[in-house]
Amino acid sequence: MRKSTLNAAEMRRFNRSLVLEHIRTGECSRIELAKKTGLTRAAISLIVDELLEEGILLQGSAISSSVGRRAVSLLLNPNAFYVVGLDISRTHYALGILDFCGKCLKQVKKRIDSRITAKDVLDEIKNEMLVMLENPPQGKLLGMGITAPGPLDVNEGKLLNPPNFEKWHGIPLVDYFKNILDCPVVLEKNSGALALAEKVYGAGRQYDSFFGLVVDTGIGGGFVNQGRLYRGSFGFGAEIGHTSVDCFGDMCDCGNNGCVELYASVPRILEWAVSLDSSFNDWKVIIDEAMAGNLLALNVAEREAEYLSCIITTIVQVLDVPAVVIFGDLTYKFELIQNLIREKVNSRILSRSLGGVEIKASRLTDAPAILASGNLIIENYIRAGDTI
Amino acid sequence: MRKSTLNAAEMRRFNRSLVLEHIRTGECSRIELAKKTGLTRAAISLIVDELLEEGILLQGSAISSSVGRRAVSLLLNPNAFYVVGLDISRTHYALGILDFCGKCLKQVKKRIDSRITAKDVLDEIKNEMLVMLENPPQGKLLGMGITAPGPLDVNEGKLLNPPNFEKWHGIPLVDYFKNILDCPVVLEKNSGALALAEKVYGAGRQYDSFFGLVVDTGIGGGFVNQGRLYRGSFGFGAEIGHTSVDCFGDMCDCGNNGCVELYASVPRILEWAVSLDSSFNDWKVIIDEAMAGNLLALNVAEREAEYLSCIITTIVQVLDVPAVVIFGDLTYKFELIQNLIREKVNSRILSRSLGGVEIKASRLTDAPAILASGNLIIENYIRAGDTI
DNA sequence: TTAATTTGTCAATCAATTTAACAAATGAGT
DNA sequence: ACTCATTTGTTAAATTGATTGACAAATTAA
Repeated sequence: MRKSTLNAAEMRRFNRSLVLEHIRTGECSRIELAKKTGLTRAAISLIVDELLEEGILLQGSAISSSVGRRAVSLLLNPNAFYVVGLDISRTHYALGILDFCGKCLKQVKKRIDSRITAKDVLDEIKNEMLVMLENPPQGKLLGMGITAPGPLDVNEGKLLNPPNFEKWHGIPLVDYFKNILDCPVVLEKNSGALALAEKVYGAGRQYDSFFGLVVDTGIGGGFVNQGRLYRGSFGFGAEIGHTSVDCFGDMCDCGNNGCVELYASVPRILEWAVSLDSSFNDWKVIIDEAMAGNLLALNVAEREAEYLSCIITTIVQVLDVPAVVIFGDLTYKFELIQNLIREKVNSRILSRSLGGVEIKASRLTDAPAILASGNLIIENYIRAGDTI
Repeated sequence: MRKSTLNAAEMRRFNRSLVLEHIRTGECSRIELAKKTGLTRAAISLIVDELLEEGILLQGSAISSSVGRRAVSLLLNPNAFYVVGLDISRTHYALGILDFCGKCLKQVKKRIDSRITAKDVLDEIKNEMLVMLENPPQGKLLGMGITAPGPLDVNEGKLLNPPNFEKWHGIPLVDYFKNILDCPVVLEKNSGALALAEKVYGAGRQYDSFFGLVVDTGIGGGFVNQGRLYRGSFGFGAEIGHTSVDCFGDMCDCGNNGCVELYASVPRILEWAVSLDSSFNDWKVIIDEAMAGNLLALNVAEREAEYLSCIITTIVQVLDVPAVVIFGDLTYKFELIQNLIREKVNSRILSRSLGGVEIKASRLTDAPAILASGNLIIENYIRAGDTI
């Protein structure tokens, strides 16, 4: 059952949010907004005036069309707000500040000393953050987004029990930073947040829905469904790394058999590759060799592509997405593995009509982890009307 | 990007739809509606008056609470509308009429002669239908819902290329009946429509989201997400039968390797069962034997449960649903296989916190296929405000 | 019988969009 | 240079639907 009913105020919030969303995907004029949203020019004018008044939008240059008065383009004011983004991984943390347009203004990435406690790491992050905020950028602090490996308790703002991450179990991440900053703080799975950032700033822009597949030490997923991050009933959705590619396969720590993570995560595929050729201890080496014509290396790439095509097929059959975007080490000289995966996937979904599935590499370059975490807050702001 | 913006008319449509939805899930009074929806009593009164005026609602008996004026319960008027439902399977068709509350008023189920053309079958169905409609029930004909095995082109209202269904390929089902009835006609995958009916009338009522798993000659799926049927980008979603339980397994007609349908569909598991004991040619026999202590039969049930638990785990990891509802032959004396599946699934998702997954049997008894197809139209009507 | 309580209705008000007229800006044709 | 059609944007009045707050109706308890 839908949560919220509608009244005039909700209606306004919703339409305002719609306007912001359209402008975020690209400068556009009032008239274009009216056409895209279906609102009248008058209504658009009222909403835009309000947003200009609040300093959230800027008027850009006049766009000349054929004849008639020139349309005035509207764009987000990057200095309207700023956000803090923090990504915590097993080995590092990345901390930074984004402006309202997602531009990274400041950033640090530091190794996490494996011997110190989570509390000490948090205190270190806190100090870094306070230094950054001594000379804050223009605008108001909108909030802080935190990303970490799943599974995590999004509502409580804590990590649950990700493997090899024991020291963080149960640490109240969100509360810790809420107490310091006194602003909204949200926690999200890193792979989900990455996919959402890709939707706004990267290769996902052209798709309404797509699946983001993060392949590195583990295999994670993020499902963008109709422009929004799919979270599932308990915030555990898109956990593709622990789906099986072999019903009776090896036992995984997670309880399942034959998890794809056991075969296709970077460490696991390298483990197998090294057994073929001891120089294959880096994915880049394998790709470079394969491109140079080394058949053994190509063999490794094919095997990796086979596993990934298997789960991508599952994703496509269940979610029916038009595209999958791949993140992580595999995007190195992507064409080779891309073609292998695309061929295998499209062969596996042969009987599905209406064309194949696009396989793309992430196009987030500048500090993707910080962008992904900070963007969570920008997203929440822009979609404030999005409670339906 | 969301399609529709909001104005006063949309707002009303939406709130009206919300009211209908609440009443459909159970009689309730104006005051309860106000509490549940968040609208004011005044707004509820206006909407309810309109619905009473249109004959869509009925006033029921007064509900006595402790003190004060008694609340008047409101319920859907079953005679406000009726719908036609048609399900086409490989061997049979089922045709019927439902009232607005989903009660089946008339029904026929007939074998499809494998030697006649699709056009002839349609003409036969048409004649059956016209006979039924000679003495139509009270109310207005709201539309016709058709269900068939996927994949199908929902927009064009045609079947695409389901295996063993060649004579139906490309037949313009929806247009055929639209021309006869002059009312809305929709086409949907049978497994999806079943899941949606289960949400409204069956075991899915208590869940906001769940997955329906149809196990018979094939394996189909339907994903109810936040009360709505998930369709995916091209209407192919929830196609769980052609996801792999073995990345390098047997080749399936669909193009994939190791599809679960190759191992766990009823014919396939029986094929294997018969090789163990020639009397195991019926799932009921296997279950009866297993319950009587036959270890070989239990072995068969365990193997079936193993395959299903593997794909249910995939479903849970990707979609994060709290429950899976199973349809089809497997629901015979369900407790045995239910317990096996539940144990195996919950063992496979061990590391996921926040409790296990419910495994339920469908509770649709009276003409589920007709209910599922006809309900599509009722659903569309009730959710008419649901364009957001 | 009265008071308290709950449910439901009504009229006035409010908030947001639409409608429709108008103003501003611009290029094309004369 | 001037006019005119065209496009973009603004404004005031009208419209629609929800809210507010008072009131009426119905019921139980005292």
